[in-house]
Amino acid sequence: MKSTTPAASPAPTSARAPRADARRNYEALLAAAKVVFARSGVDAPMEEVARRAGVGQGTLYRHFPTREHVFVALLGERVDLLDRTARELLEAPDPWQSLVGWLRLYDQSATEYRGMSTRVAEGLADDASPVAAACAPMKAGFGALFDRARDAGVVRSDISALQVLTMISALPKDPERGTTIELYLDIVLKGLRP
Amino acid sequence: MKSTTPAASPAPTSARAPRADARRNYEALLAAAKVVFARSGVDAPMEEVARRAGVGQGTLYRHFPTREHVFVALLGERVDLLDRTARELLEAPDPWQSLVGWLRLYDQSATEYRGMSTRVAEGLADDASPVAAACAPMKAGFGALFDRARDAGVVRSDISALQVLTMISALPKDPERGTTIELYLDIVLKGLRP
DNA sequence: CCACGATACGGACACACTGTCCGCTTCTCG
DNA sequence: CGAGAAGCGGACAGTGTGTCCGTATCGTGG
Repeated sequence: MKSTTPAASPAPTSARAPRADARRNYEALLAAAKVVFARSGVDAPMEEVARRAGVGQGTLYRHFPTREHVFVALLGERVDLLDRTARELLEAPDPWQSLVGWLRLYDQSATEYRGMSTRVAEGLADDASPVAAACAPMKAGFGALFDRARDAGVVRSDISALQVLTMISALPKDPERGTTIELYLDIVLKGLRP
Repeated sequence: MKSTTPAASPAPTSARAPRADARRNYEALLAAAKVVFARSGVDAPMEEVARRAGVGQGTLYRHFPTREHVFVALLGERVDLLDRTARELLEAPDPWQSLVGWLRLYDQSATEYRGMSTRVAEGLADDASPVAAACAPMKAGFGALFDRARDAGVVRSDISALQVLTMISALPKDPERGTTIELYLDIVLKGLRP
């Protein structure tokens, strides 16, 4: 189950440098996916991504075996930002405000592509999903933020950080703007107080 | 857009009595859909429904032009129950407890088939959807219940009944039992207080 | 009771999308 | 430069949806 690599080198990053054209196509696919997913949501036909990138389907599927892999690659950037922000907010004085601030950002990130937050919610629930792996740093970052808030007694203690994320991810989106409706977020936040 | 009926009779129910075999097949399809949707969720292949009902695909699609139509037909029963219950609860003394009781029932209903509540949530947001039409009585029933609670000052007044339903429908489900996780419901309910 | 027109049946079909396979091209390194 | 590895691309098989139309069945009027 480890892929067909001969299992030899325990090398840190890659077995060997990828060929120039391979790297180029990889980048093109990623850029194309960004555009297509942004316009048509994360369920857009893969074939459109390949066409836009100017490569064949075979190429697409070699670089990204499933749609989920594409999604995860795009997710990566967002996760990085969220993780960094979590660290910063950990320094901020008010634990509750930090929590709220992060969640708002999370919310904006999750609406970049239509259908994205649904996928994330599914991924969070399933450890085997590649999405779960991609979200790990973010989960950790938010976990710290959340623990601090809980220790400070500003959120109820019968819910886990992961559950909060799951819940927020599932909130309905405004079909126009794509953002989570502010009111819904408010209600959940209010419900999180002890 | 009214179907191909000649527009003549403003008859109360149907233009003409359906043929015996047609009615029989309709029932068979509905029964089959119940089983299939219960086992495989509302995204199960339509072809399976047809096969289980012992009819051809053509027959299925004539009775139910889209998957959504099947779904709506099954939804009908649930909507009836919820509407009736809403009326009963309107008599109960405590407006808040009535509201909570109804929402719990709503929640259970929405978990009968996997993926059902997501569809309902989508349908509620889109007036053109057949789901919206099917849900109308239920919406009305809950609306009354909700208005009473709001008038009594036990829920915040900046949210509409429809928004509450939308929000509840979107709550994540326990993948094991299929029910909404109690904790999530609690949080939203708490957030609804004024 | 039968024949005929309306009604409904069913499966083949056209279409869309996913993911795989393999003959051919292009890169890279000695 | 020229092998051989690495990568490409599009044809293809598989799955599912919804349509179309020749054929069978119903039910009614003669």
